Amino acid sequence: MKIGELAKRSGLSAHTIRYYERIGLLPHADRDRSGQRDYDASILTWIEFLDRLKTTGMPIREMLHYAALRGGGAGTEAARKALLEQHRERVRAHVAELQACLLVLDTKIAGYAGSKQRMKEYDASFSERKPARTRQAGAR
Amino acid sequence: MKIGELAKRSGLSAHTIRYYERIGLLPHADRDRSGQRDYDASILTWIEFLDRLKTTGMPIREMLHYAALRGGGAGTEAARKALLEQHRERVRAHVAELQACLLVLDTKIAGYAGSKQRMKEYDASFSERKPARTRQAGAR
DNA sequence: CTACCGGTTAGAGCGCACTCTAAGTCAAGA
DNA sequence: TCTTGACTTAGAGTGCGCTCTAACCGGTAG
Repeated sequence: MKIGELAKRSGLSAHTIRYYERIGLLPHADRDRSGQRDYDASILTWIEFLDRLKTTGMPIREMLHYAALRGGGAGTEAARKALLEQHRERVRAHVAELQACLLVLDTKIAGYAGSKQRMKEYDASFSERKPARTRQAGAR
Repeated sequence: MKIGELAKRSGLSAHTIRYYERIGLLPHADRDRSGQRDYDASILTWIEFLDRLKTTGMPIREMLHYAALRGGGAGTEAARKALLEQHRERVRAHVAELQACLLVLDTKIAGYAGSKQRMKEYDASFSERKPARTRQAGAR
């Protein structure tokens, strides 16, 4: 498979594939007799995994570290596992943070949705019902 | 409140606060008679909200758009709501993506845990010999 | 008065992750 | 043979979001 084909299949640009090879994120590709890169389909699995790491916010530096360990053979498996576990915790924390932000967004959006009605219904229902806590202040 | 104090309270640097003001993300601050910025505590609410947008991956361009709408008064509420709803969907999609990646990470990590186990078993089968590392050379 | 601290500005610089350019090589089809 | 198009390289450029520098100003403690 030549680089254009790999680009199509992987979703990376040929430029990016060469860049990744240059920095060590992808192994040096084999060349055909005219000097062009010739890829085995198995590279796609690795690129896919890199994509996952990228999606989850791992910086390239750290992917490089992982790639280096991977190139270092079976003796590096504990370190690779530790690296991924650390990353997993960061991702989990980030997901939790995003979910907290989603709640805030929901509240904010609900505030906008209610802003038309609020003058009439919300204030009215508020005074009819029990005088609850004074929440829902903002929503500019 | 002067800029240093606001920096401490908001978690932004004074440089960043000035930068945000320059690009329009923060309103032009009032000045005291010696020309220094003097903030009202209410700015913290806005900065906090900006932080949520940033955390959830909204680019500054879009925050600027929201800030501009906000400055445009009550007539812009529908647009602000639409913007936040669109953003919320993107964040939800991103969370889903991250969770899918977490599953992949879990699998990968479990794989390493399993290989460690296999190695233990393998070593055990050669327990008569000294557990020497029989790795091959090369690959770096 | 002097030192020092924290503020002011315009604008330069940085780190990241690409993204593209220029100039050239190579193989196949009209 | 000529043209087309995909490939090659080193290296320059881009967009984002800060981050810092240089040179200066003003208020306060010793």
